[in-house]
Amino acid sequence: MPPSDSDAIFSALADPTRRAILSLIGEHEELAAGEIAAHFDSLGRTAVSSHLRILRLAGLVAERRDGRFRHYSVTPTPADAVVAFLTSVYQNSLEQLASAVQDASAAGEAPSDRVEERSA
Amino acid sequence: MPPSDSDAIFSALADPTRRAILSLIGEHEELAAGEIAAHFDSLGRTAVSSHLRILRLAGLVAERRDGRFRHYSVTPTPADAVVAFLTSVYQNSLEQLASAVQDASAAGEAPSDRVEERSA
DNA sequence: ACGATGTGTGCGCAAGTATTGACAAGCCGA
DNA sequence: TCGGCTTGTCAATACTTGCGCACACATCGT
Repeated sequence: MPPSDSDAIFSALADPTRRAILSLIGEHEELAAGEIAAHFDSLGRTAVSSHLRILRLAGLVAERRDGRFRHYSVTPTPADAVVAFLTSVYQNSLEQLASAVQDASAAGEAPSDRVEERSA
Repeated sequence: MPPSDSDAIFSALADPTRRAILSLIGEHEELAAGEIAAHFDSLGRTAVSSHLRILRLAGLVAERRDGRFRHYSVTPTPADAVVAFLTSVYQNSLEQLASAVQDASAAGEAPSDRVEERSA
């Protein structure tokens, strides 16, 4: 089992760029580091690489080496710590969380572009 | 209704102390700032107040003034942005997330990962 | 007035981020 | 095979941000 430490996960998710990277990878099966960096004009390869390292150490993404490429994908069972924390805090309103998840699931594929615009 | 900005929420959750404060408040209906500070021996009132301010600005806690006390409570509908992000990233494995939430809900308490509560 | 409760401010320190330059590893054409 | 090119990371450096503390201030109750 990967680390999946709550602290590492929440710290990794704290950065908007990393959340954007995670969403971007989630839209595809796999993505090479260069392809990810291509989506961020204002970011160099070095910065993206550093972010990917943090996401990998947090257990949020997996790395597959293929020649000189490194393909990254989202780890399938990642949010355990997040769910555990939310559970401990919002036990009373957990039904809302479950229904929200189901609604989102029923809605099909949410366009991941609008991750950040959840209330401006 | 309040801010509920994803960036503010994730930034607020990034700090272990703030997560501990949030869990602590979640265990009770309401808690005064002093009572919260009392649970963290290695933290001054100023630090706790600062954390509470961040949590409040993120829309994670609500403040009720009663005389010279300020009682804090967990905001009931907070995790919208968190859920939105998780759904956008883990759409493929949404069933796992939903089942994890339901399992945690059925368990009644947070079993898997102990939310850090010491003050180190 | 006095003490108690909380917060705002300024400072010092630590941690994180992006950049530049350089390096290791791998693919491909001549 | 060799040299050039691509991919990605490492190292060192400035810059920014965030945390905790000490002090002071505002507010409220007795």
